[in-house]
Amino acid sequence: MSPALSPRWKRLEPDERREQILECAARLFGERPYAEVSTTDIAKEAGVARGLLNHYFGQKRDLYLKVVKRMLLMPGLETSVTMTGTLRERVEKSVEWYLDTVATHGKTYVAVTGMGGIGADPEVERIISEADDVAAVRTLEFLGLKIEVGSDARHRAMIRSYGGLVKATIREWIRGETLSREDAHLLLSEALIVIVRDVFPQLAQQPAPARGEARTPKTGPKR
Amino acid sequence: MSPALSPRWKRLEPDERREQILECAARLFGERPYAEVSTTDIAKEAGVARGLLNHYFGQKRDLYLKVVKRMLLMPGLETSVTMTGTLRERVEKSVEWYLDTVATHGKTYVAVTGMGGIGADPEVERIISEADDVAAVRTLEFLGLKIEVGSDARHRAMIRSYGGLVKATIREWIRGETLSREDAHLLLSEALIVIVRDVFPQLAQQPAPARGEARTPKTGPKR
DNA sequence: TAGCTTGTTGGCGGAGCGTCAACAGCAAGA
DNA sequence: TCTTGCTGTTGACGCTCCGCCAACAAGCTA
Repeated sequence: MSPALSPRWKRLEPDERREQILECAARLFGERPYAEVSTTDIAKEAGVARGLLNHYFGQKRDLYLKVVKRMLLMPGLETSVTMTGTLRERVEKSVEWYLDTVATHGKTYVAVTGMGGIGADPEVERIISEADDVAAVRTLEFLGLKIEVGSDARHRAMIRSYGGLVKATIREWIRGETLSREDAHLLLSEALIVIVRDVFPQLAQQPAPARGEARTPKTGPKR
Repeated sequence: MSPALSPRWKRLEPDERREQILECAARLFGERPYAEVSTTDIAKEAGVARGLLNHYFGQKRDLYLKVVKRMLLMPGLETSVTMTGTLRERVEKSVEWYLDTVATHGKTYVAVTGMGGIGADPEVERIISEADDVAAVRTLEFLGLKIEVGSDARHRAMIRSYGGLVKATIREWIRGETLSREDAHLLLSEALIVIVRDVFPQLAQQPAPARGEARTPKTGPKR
């Protein structure tokens, strides 16, 4: 009689459903702080039972991790672009690209990279830190710097620190609107130039001490 | 007989009790993320009933706010110190002072200023942002800069952005241990110098546009 | 010692989250 | 078309955490 009596819910492929939930979660996490987005909200937004979130992502924290990962997985710098020109030209091009990329992601980027996240969760920090590191390596590559491997770790740490400047500046630009894009571009370019040109050479001079103790390993490894 | 049968709990002055609870809370918030510190933990740490936290601080969030405020209320820069010498000397002295101050607070500072906090809570952000602003103004004063009021807001925004670099660098130093104190000092000094010396003059040249629209206000303010 | 002020306790009710057994969409076989 | 089975999906149960509040008791005062 009644032709099939439309089903109460639609059955999707796992990947489809996962993707759909991820999108809804990303949107909500971009609008409100982590703690103020309940799994009920996300489930409702996706038109799905709350338990399904756990089925696909485990804990709420894991779902948030996926959102962060996706947000930080930006299209890579076009390293194929001819990276010629002066240091300043390369730096400004790099900054230009980054500002463009961030502008498209908008508030969600700010929310995820800033304090808008979950809090000092070790896993979240690891993810973001890794992403920062990838960005750092990309930046170094993009600038065409050949660094000897010995001090590479410190250079990367420097660039990660620079990432802090980048994020703070972008926050001032996107949210606070206290800086214009030109201001941000100027600040970030000058800072990056001085780091690469002035700080790195000085770093290279130092004997790259391994920091802390762990010198004189004669007494045994266990301390 | 038994001399007074010691009471089950001691009655304190409100200020004392408040202070005691604040200390315990600060310690725990420094050790674990916000979400993983339950009010029960704090109450237990302070040897007090959980309900008392609400009595003195209202919500858990408000207690955290108090902790953040206390943490950011650092002893001011000794502006009385003779601020003579070259720009580089003043900058290096400023950075020196800041690194010293942070070193004493250690992990709690990192936890509070970094992503170790509550998340994108508007109130927390406002507090931290205000503290950043105070730090920015102090820094400008300390550097002995006389800025015309017109572009003052932008300069402060720049210094707040610089604060992002400071925090990230300190994180690399304190937690990651990927940078030595000398590395941090070098990076922060050079960056601050280039901002004050190269970025600010360029900023001052621009006509300080009020940003965004709100130009040609003839069509009406409501848009 | 009796009384009063108020710092403090402990339990109630609600909200959010993880788990899990049962349900149902839907495709393949008879 | 009916049946069967796989598995995507649901909904409720139990736990933990938090804000609230009436009752309790520490300790000063007369």
